[in-house]
Order: sequence, then structure tokens, then C-alpha cells
Amino acid sequence: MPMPDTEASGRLQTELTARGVRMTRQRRTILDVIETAKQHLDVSQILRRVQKLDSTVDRVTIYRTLKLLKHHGLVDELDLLHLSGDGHFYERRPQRDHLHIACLRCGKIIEFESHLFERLKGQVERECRFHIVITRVEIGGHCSTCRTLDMPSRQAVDLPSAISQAE
Amino acid sequence: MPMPDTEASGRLQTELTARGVRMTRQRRTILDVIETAKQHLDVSQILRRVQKLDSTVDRVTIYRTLKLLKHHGLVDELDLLHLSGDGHFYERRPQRDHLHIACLRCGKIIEFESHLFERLKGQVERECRFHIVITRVEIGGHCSTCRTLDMPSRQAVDLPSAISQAE
DNA sequence: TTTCTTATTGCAAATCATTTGCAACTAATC
DNA sequence: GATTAGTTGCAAATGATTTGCAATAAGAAA
Repeated sequence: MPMPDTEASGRLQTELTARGVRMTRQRRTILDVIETAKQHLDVSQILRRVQKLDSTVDRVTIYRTLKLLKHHGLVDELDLLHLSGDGHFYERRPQRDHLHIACLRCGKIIEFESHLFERLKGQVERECRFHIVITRVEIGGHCSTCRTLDMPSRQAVDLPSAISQAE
Repeated sequence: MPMPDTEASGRLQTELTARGVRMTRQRRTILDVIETAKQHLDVSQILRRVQKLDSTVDRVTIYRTLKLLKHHGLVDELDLLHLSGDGHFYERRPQRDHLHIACLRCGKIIEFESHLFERLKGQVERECRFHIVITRVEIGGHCSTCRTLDMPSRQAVDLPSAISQAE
């Protein structure tokens, strides 16, 4: 599932620099990896890709950079319903919210935008007198392909390993 | 934030027994605690309450029982936007889905049901040809009280998203 | 009820993701 | 180029969750 390619490459770097954050060789590499990712990456995947470009970068630096980005609201942290363990996944924060729809059988992640969700947010803001800053929607179930295959259904939550993080 | 008190107490136990799961003294206590909880509990909170009733119960047993309940789809696991660390919170699975709305300043959790969300799910099922099994919606922002006080709370100081978008 | 089989438990140790302390390093500023 | 505060890599610490194992107890059968 490709991520919406809505932002110019290098935007994260621009954003951070504009906010007075010091730009290092390591950070540039990490930002580049996140920015060009076609899917949601977890820390280990980011590390692997970063180290292909610069083998000296340490895992800790990934953590620190991700924390920085989170604090600046430039990436979102997801856990995709814990489909594959308790790790977290990261994506550039998009301008429009989208739902993450995860197939519990094959692990595919679908991203979905909907005006109904926008209306739902409006309802929450009005009826709860709440100012929404961030949203996260994760939906689990069975995708059309897996339903067609009609495999015997396993317990919904019983397949932590169904998801291959293959790259 | 009280949880909707829609299910008869003891239902978890009934469900598990019906599925042929062995019922132990420890499990009964743990199920009881989860079932009568008025709020979302994390593992430590569950442990504390369980040990008030039976001090011999070990933390490990809480983990194992929660895993059991998850596998049977009887509880939902939330992380409430990592408002307080990376721990997980648990609640009985409700019959109607609800949104979790978390105040990034005071940490209050509001539960909200909406027909718009039901429509949104219908849209996903139709347009993505997807069969929904489980949903999780977590919304972060500022509640009416905190907006009225209009004062940055120190409690929320290390909340990633609180900082990011507030400015 | 007593026996039997097998799942469950508590404890200790292991594992896994993430964080922290610290000395060496380096980007941005003068 | 010198200065300084922020950043890095490494090793060790932390915190949540899991696992190995021997002892125990639930539920079925006798």
C-alpha cells in the first residue's frame, strides 16, 4: 500500500531546519529514509535502510530522531493493532487524516480517506466540545482477497506472526 | 469516565467456561476486576486490584489471562495514544464500537458512540470490500475544561502531540 | 469420592524495545 | 578558525512482557 505521495521530498528537513533544529549527517539520512518510504516502517526497518546509506548510524539515533519528529508533530506513531508484536510504526503526518485498515490474515494495510470521517470529527468537536489535535483509526478484519481465498478462519487476534515485515 | 454498563457481571467467566476454558480461582478474581472496572485499566492497576482480593496472584498470571481474553476477543487492548507511556490498557469488548477521545492536557478519556461511525464502517466494508472484525479509534486534543482554563498543563509536558500542534 | 490427566500457577531468569549517562564529536555562530 | 551548545555512539540501565520449569489444582472419568 503506497503512501500518499503528497509532500515534496525534503520537507521534513526543511521543517526541522525552519524550527531551528540542528541538521546532522545522520538526521539527513534518517529523514530521507522516512520521507521516501512507500510503507509504514518500524524502528528496525528504518535502521536497516539507514545503515545501508551510512553504516555508522546507531539504533539510538533512530529513536532520538523519531522522538524529535513526534514532538514536532511531523510523524505519526501507529501500532497497527499489534498485528506483529508490540512495536511501533511511523509515517509522515499527512495533511488529511486517513484510516488504517489492516487485514488480520495477510497483514496488508489499506489507507482510506473519507468525508464521513471528517463529519465524524466535526460531530465530536461539537458534541464533546473538544478540540481535536490528532486522530488515529485502526480497523482490523479481512480483505477481499483473503475472503475470496476463503481460508478457514482463525481467531482474529491469534496471528501475531501473520505479518511479514519483508521489504 | 464510566464504561457503559451494558453487560451482566460474570459474562466473561460464562463466555470462557462455555468455550471450555478451565476456570481457576485466580482467573475468577481477574475477570471480576476487569468486569467491574469503571475505567480502562493497565496491567499494574489490574494487578493491584486483584492482589487486594487475593495477594498470592502473580503479575504473570495477569499477563497470561489478558492474552487469553484477547485471543478469545473478549477484551480490547488500547494504548490511548501513549498518553502515559507505552503501556496498554484493557476494556471488555463492548457490543457497539466507541471512540476514545483523550485530552492531551488532563488525560481524561471520553467514550463516544456515533451513528456516523457506523456509517463510516459501512462505507469501508463496501468500498474496500473489507469485512470488519475490530475497530479502534483514538482521538487526542483538548477537552472543554482544559480549553476553558486555557492554561498549559505541566502534566502534559511530555506528550508528543500536545506540543507539536499546539503551536 | 478418589484417581487421573493436563492445564495453570508462581517464581526466577530471559528477552525485547526503548531510554539514559557520558565522553567524544560537530553544526552553527561569531 | 575558535567557541559553544547540541548531537552522537557506545555501554549499561530500565521497564514491560515472555518463557522454562517444577509444583499445584481443575475437570473428567472411574
